[in-house]
Amino acid sequence: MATPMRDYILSVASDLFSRQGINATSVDAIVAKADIAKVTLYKYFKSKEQLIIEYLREYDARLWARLTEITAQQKDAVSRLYALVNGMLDWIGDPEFKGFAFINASVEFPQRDDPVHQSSLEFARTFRQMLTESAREAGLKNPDALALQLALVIEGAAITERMQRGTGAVENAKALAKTLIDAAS
Amino acid sequence: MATPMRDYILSVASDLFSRQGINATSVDAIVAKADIAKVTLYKYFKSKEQLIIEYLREYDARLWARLTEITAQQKDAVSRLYALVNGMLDWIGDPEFKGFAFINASVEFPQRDDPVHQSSLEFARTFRQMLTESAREAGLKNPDALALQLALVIEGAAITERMQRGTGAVENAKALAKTLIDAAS
DNA sequence: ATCAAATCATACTAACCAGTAAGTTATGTG
DNA sequence: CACATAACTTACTGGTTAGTATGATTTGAT
Repeated sequence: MATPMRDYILSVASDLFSRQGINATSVDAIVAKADIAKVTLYKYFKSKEQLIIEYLREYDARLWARLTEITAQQKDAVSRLYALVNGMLDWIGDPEFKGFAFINASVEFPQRDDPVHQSSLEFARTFRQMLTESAREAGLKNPDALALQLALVIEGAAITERMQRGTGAVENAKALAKTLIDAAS
Repeated sequence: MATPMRDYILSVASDLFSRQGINATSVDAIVAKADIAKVTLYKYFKSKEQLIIEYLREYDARLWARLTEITAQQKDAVSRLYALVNGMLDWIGDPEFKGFAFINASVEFPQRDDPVHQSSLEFARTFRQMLTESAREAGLKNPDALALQLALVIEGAAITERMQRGTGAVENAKALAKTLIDAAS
């Protein structure tokens, strides 16, 4: 059930999680920043773990919405793939970009049997499927391999750009992606 | 000062840090696994933070040693660059690979002013410099851009492979790297 | 055998953490 | 007005954490 209060709590938590890291953000810190009672948080989320998973889910939904909006403006399938990749990379280049939530979460929760880790894996998979499908629709050669390589480049750009701002990771990733897509045409 | 005890403690800590994550590994857990007294750990490392930084330093040293060994066997500069990249990717493909320590650390400690974050940044930089230098020695075009793109591919492969084992990230990264190097010849 | 350094075990601190209990206040609907 | 709902405050539990204190035991060199 989405209520204003629930959305508000989630937005505050998301902000702290992405800026300070998940493990470094205590429930008390979220409650203090949101200026609410702790009981209220636990009314909407049964545990911190659940809150983290909802954070990942919301992040995924936003990403999805953003990308469908971008691609919807394009006429042909190849342009859509280009828009997808470049839109992603533009986002990474934004100074406010704090890394992909699901990648960060999988690093902070590296144990395979951890529910948070499993959620992050799930979102990483849908991300790749989105690329695969787009490559297939564009009628390119080896859509699976192409999508994997594009995912690799995008994730690499996300890491590199976040660690060392303004060293050209995004521009180089764009050039790289263009080479890959052109070669598969 | 490197003593056997210090090395031993560091090796136990490194193992736990890389397998469970840094924040998820308590000093008590290290002490228990190593079967030593807590005081002994604090004799050699003045804080957990210092231990983490030494862990990153040792990881970097091992990586460096490994790569110089690999490249030393090659005769010409281009082969050395190939060996460097492929050696890195083979390592990533190893089932025991747990991600690059400095990338993981920068995610677990995302605050720019954190000493651990700064250390991880430093090691990421030397990694890239190693690639740049190798590309330059090989006499390739745009060594800086090439090194950045290679770093991007390698880091992307590390993330992708660690999250989804056996989906071909390493093989695709190798093919991608070869394309890049060939194009710069 | 003695002495010193290294390591040990146990116990403590002060802070933090996730989550719960209990009773209070505000708000809007019948 | 009465009632219900939602949020509040304060305080607590039980567990964990990094780091320290204290004194005992081992070890190796002279």
